Amino acid sequence: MLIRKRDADQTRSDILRAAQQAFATRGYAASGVRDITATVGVNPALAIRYFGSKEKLFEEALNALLDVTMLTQPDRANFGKQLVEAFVVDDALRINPLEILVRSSGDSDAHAIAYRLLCDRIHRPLAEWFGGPDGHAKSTQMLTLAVGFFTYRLLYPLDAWQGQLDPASREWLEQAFQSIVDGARPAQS
Amino acid sequence: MLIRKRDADQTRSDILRAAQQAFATRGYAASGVRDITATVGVNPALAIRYFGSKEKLFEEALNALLDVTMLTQPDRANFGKQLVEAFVVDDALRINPLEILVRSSGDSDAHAIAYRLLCDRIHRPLAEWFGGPDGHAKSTQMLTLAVGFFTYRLLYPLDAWQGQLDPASREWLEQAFQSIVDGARPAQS
DNA sequence: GAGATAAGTAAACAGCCGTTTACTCGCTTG
DNA sequence: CAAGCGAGTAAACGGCTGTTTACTTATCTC
Repeated sequence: MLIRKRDADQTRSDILRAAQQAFATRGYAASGVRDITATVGVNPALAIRYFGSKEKLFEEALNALLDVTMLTQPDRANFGKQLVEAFVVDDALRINPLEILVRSSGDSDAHAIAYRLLCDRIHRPLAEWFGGPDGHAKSTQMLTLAVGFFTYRLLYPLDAWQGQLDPASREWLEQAFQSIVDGARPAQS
Repeated sequence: MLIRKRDADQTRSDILRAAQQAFATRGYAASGVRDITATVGVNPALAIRYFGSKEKLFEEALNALLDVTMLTQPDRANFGKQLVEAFVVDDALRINPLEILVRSSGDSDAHAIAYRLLCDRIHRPLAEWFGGPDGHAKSTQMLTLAVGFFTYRLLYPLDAWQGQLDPASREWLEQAFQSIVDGARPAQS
């Protein structure tokens, strides 16, 4: 085991990072405080001291990963293409907050926290970014598709969404995203 | 407490039903054997005796709810419309297997079981129903949209998907489903 | 009605969990 | 160099979990 220099700030952020990783891969219920602190090489009591409780640790870990600009940075003309590109290509590198959301939805306390955070940090800002009377509906469609894509990909990783997206599925996904921002309605009213 | 007549078959199926309800509303990890058997008014040891273990109970409970004909019974011309109708209108009545899937994805054992069952009982039959070289991709798109819809609706129940679907979102969802079965490709190749 | 079969129970098991308490000891400041 | 603050630790607490063992008791058959 590596000798850790005594540095509270560093240790705190190490625990936070380890918690994000654990919550994303195993969910809230299956990630023990002992597991999380063990990967940092530190005593479980420290996590409680720094964050107050496992729940508070969860909230801070998730909150730090939520950023609506991830969804709003593409320009609207090539919205779908850029979004899929960003999700598929870049996504392997960073920890995805949606993984935490989905994998932690079994625990009611964790779910309540996640619900509040996603509404405040993602859903409402996204609805405002879309704007107009149907901004709220568009935001819901957008998140439905994103949640579906990520959930399905992480729950069933051997599938077509994984790795090299096959071109047909990729086009379908791009078009589905694009149709939301374009506000396209089918002819049949 | 009601007096239960001694009837092993009835008790077994009562436990199974209670387990489905519990797994769907609270997920695998948060549903204790004690909780499940308590709602039936029966001893926890009975569940183990009848099903072998909590994992086997989970597998049987989920398996009994999976039925690909739920997705394949609409005729292909009005596929999207009928599917959304079936999901939105009928769905409040029965226990939805996708709720179990999503809420149980935190536990690795439960996830492994769910993964195998969904592949065998839903994904592969659906791919065969679509047929052709891109049946597999269509099945993936289909399940992505369904998983996204249900996941988002059950994780964020105050939203537009809930109750009376607003017309714009409903049309968007119908069209998205329909475009899969039609095999529509965007003009841009 | 007596005995056998099996449905159901009570209680304990070992092993986890988040959290608390009391403690050690490294580093910084005088 | 000594004092003290605080980073970090060890160990235990109470409570929960799935499962097992030994037991009771209702029901059915002869």
